Amino acid sequence: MSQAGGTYHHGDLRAACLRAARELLEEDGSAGLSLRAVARRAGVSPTAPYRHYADRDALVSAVAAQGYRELAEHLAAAHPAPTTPDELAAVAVAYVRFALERPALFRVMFAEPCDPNSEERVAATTAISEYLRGIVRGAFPGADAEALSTTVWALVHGLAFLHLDGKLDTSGPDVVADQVRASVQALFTAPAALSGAGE
Amino acid sequence: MSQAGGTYHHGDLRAACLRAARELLEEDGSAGLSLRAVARRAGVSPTAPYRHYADRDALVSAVAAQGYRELAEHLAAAHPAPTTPDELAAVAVAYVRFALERPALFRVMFAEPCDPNSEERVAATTAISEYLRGIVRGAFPGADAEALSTTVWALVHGLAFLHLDGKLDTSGPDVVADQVRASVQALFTAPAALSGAGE
DNA sequence: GCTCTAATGTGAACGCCGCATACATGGTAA
DNA sequence: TTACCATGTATGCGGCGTTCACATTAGAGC
Repeated sequence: MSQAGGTYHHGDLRAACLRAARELLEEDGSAGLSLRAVARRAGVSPTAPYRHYADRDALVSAVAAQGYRELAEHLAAAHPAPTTPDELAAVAVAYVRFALERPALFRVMFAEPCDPNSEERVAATTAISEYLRGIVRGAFPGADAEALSTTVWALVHGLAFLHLDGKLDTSGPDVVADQVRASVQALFTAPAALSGAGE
Repeated sequence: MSQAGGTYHHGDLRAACLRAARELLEEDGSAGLSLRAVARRAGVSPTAPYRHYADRDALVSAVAAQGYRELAEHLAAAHPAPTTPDELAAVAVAYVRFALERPALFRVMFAEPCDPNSEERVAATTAISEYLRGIVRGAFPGADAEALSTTVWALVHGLAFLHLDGKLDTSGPDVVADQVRASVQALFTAPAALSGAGE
């Protein structure tokens, strides 16, 4: 009665669409993410998904929101409560790895202005930024948490995107990780780099 | 004989397509950038652009390449050869402003992996990164220019994207500029922020 | 100046897409 | 049991990218 067999009412088409969308995204990139393809994969008629998603954007927003939640888990798994620059760097590496391992999903998450069509999506994003701010607040009590967390988010986000766009050396996971760590370290020890030796 | 009047051979359809594409991009966003719409605006048949661009991606790549060149000019205009953190911050502000003033173009520039389909496009990107590396090398001779320029590029690029995605306060140009300056300053004075007073 | 060719623009057609509208089905609550 | 309403279907519209056969004409070579 749920999703197996051949009943006429699908059971949980909403979830099935989301799953199909994720699969299509990984297989064909965001270009392949069409409502019709999703319907095909879910085994329903081309317009059935409209019963659960107002339009294509709504589906995409749902996918993005799910991506945000997974990103949050992924970061927390890297380190539950980082306090030192090293630990923060580990979270940064996790962020970039997430982007590189699910490039199409990551792009979808940050593709459009996210005008608050989807409350679900807005909630998921603010959750991420709150999480980051909390880390910074805990790690650096004296600093302006708002400003500093924005800075580190931007740095990491930029690294992720530049890697994704092939603007940086993405030859191997280790190379990328070293790169990310170096950049985060630079954020907290930059003046040394300016006057000290190159290497 | 060139582009006026009603001759049958357009004269310079290639350039006309590029111009039309730019206009459509600013008016309707990247979704409105279709080859057919470009052809319509240029006053030719729907398939005429195929004589000058292999497919839609080729046109988009051409638009992106033009965007890179304009970005380079825009940065150079902000400061020809920055050497101090303040001057570098001015260039950073210019970068983010460029993104916010031409959001659709900026997104197109960094939307896809840019697999070297378009030699023109690759050249334009490497020009930007070389330019940046040059600045860093000149401003901070002791540092590892490669790593530091990557870091600052990522920081600024991330700020641009987060602003573009509405993840940060974009209420006014001044607010944004202050934000960018603060982040760049943080890159070179971060340890102070850690131990010093919040404000 | 004339002709031939290759570059450039046209027209029709295919299959895909998003989306709207009218209709069918069937689980569920009265 | 029945009647309702959520869910899925069928059909159709216009737009898109792209291909292919065809028309036009600028310009090279004579």
